[in-house]
Amino acid sequence: MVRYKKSEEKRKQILYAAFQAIAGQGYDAVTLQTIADSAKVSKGVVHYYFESKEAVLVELLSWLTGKIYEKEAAAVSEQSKAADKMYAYIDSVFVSPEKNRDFYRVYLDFLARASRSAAYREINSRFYDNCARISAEIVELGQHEGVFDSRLSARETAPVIRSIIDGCLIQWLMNGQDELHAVYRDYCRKAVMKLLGSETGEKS
Amino acid sequence: MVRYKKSEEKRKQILYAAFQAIAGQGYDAVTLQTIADSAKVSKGVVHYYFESKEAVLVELLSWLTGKIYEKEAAAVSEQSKAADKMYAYIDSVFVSPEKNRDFYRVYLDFLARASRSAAYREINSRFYDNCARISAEIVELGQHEGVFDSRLSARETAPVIRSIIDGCLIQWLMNGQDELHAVYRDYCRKAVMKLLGSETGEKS
Amino acid sequence: MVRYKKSEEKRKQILYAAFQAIAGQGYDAVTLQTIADSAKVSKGVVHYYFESKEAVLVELLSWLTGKIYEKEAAAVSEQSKAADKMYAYIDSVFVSPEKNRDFYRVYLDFLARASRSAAYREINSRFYDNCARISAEIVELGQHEGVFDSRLSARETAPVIRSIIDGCLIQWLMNGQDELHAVYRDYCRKAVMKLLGSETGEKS
Amino acid sequence: MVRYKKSEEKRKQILYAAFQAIAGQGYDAVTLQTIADSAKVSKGVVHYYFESKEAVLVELLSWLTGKIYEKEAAAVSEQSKAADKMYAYIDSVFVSPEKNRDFYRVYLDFLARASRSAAYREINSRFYDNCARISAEIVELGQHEGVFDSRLSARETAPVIRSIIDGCLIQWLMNGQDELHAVYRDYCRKAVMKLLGSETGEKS
DNA sequence: AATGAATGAGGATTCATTCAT
DNA sequence: CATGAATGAATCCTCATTCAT
Repeated sequence: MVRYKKSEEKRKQILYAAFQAIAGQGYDAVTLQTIADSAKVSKGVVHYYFESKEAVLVELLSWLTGKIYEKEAAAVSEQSKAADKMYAYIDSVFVSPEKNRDFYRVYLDFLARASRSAAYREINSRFYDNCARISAEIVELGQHEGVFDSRLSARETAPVIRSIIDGCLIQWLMNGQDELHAVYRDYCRKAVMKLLGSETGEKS
Repeated sequence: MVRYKKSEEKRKQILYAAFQAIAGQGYDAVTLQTIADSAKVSKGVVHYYFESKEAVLVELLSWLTGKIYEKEAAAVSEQSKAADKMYAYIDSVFVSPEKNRDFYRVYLDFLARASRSAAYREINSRFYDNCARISAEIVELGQHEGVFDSRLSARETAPVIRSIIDGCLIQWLMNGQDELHAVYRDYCRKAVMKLLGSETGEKS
Repeated sequence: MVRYKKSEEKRKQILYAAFQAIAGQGYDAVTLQTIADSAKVSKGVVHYYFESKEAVLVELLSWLTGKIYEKEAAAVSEQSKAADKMYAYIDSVFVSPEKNRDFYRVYLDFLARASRSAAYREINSRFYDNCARISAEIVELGQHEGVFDSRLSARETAPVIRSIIDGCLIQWLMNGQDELHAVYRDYCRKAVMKLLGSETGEKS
Repeated sequence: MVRYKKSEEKRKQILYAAFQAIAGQGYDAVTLQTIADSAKVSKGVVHYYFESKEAVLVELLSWLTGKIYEKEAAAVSEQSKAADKMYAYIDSVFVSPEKNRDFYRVYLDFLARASRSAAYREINSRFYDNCARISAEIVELGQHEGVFDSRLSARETAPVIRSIIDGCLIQWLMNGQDELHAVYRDYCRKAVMKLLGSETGEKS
């Protein structure tokens, strides 16, 4: 009995409420009541649209990472040169202190779970793969353009790029100061470019 | 609050049990009963040595990061040349699939909490600072030795190095395959070295 | 309360669905949703035809016992001699393992309720009275025929006959083996006949 | 982890409270709160002594039927002649309106469940077997004494005797009148004796 | 010191019932 | 007439914490 199609609208509303709630209070401080309150619906409604609390969260992770990926892809496709694409990619993640704080708080909660739950890990893998594909394409383009180190393996570089992005944002989050957001983004940009061997780029 | 020094032994025993329990089942699936069972003491004892469950966890984070830092510092001090020190640093983190899995599972749980709790963030900052100091010293040494890019700011490079290390281990953890542990370690080593310009340096 | 005769058809359909659902899952595992699903109507419809869940169940008991009684009466009236009528009566209850299982499961649920609810008890009493009347008439006929013990009080014998029938079927149900259905029916037949002194009568 | 031995005393207290509660309100109207209240303990205590609500009930059935059986066995063993034993057996069941009402209310609830739950059925089977053994021994003794019909199979008669006893008490319970308790007991006694063919007994 | 019995607040989940469409 | 979305009361269960022994 896959009760679906019950107003996709309201499902989104609940997912967003769950996101807000987790961002605010943390994964396990969040109750269905909190979510329901935040979504301005009754407690029963959450269960009407979702099998269980777990189901809400699984779908939330899926939805969140899906959205992030779409934004990254869109940002990258607006540029034509490899270096510009890479900057666009990084900048599309470093959106703003507020958004990054909310997302990475929630994302860290999910990663913690994912380390033990195959379901979460699965969803996250899809996200990683998507991000890796974006990076790899940019790297290959850059190599064609002659601006990135031609000896690099695009496939092997992608995870490192993601490491730098996620690592920097986690450290920024742990630091707790909004002002440093731009600083960490800069660390990230420079590190990635250095990594890609764009000595050339820096020279200019 | 006389409760201290009662038996530093037993406190450690409980902390280790908590670590094992969290690594195994996850932060919120862990109950005081679980910890007590795992430490082979009664539930009451845990409360006898620690104010509350929260107190156990705060101390656990402190204890854990302290140990990791000590190992890193020890490993680095055994080498004399910058490049060797940096490899030693990285390798001291990439200990083994089993240990890394346990630690990063627990650590991710703490990071998730830390994003909202000043107490955890405080402890983690101390850890970050210690790690950053190690990296910075190595970078400076390498610059003196002439093997690392002299234009780099040691202070600014440190967080990126940590990003790569943590980022790679997180991705490895999400991947779920022990065999890839060495692969990710390699990505990490190469990326850090490339970043430090040792290759470029050699190239020119 | 105009709600009647709306469609006697659909009321029956719902009652039968309720019967099936209770037979299958048990009284309190049954929800209005289950009933509605089983009756291939929407949940709202059940409430449209019945005041409440309780109302469905009260009417179900009434309907069920009514049907059983009709079958008993019909079976008995097809025979003309007392002994044959009594056998027909018993056999009309011991229909088949499948039907008896379904009915007695549901009936036990009702008896449990009836022990505390006057409404259910009322309905059940009507059933008991009907059954008792059938038995009593057979007994009296048998006494006229000279095949049943003439010293027996027809009124007092009826409940004992019903005890044996219900008691045997309950024990069979608790036993869980379809194969024993015929065996218990046999116990029942013999016991009733012995009770009515037909054997003694023959003996003398 | 079979947490046991936690004061067998209190377990009994909770079981008795559960019995009282079910007798009063019915199986599914009974909540853990009701039981806890009735046992004058906190809600948590019930879960401390029993795995779950289900576990309480399973143990209750076991405990109840065990006690009933012991009483029957004790009553029978006090008599030496078959007919007296059989009367003692019947009378040990027909204790008093109050006790029979409580027991049969609860017992009917269990029977209803047992028809679907193997665990309950198992326990009830043990009870049936015990009762059957008592009856069978009495019947055989009576046959030796020459007061019971020697053609009867003791094994096959036992279930019928239990049917009459249970059947009569259920009908009495459905009737709702305390005054009829003695009347139904009498029906039961007479029917059983007639069944056992003790024409002899009646003549005297 | 240590134990583990007892407490009770809090949370996920279920479901009869209501009601707008 | 019919639907199924929405509600929220009620229930089982978990667990940190307290405390008598």
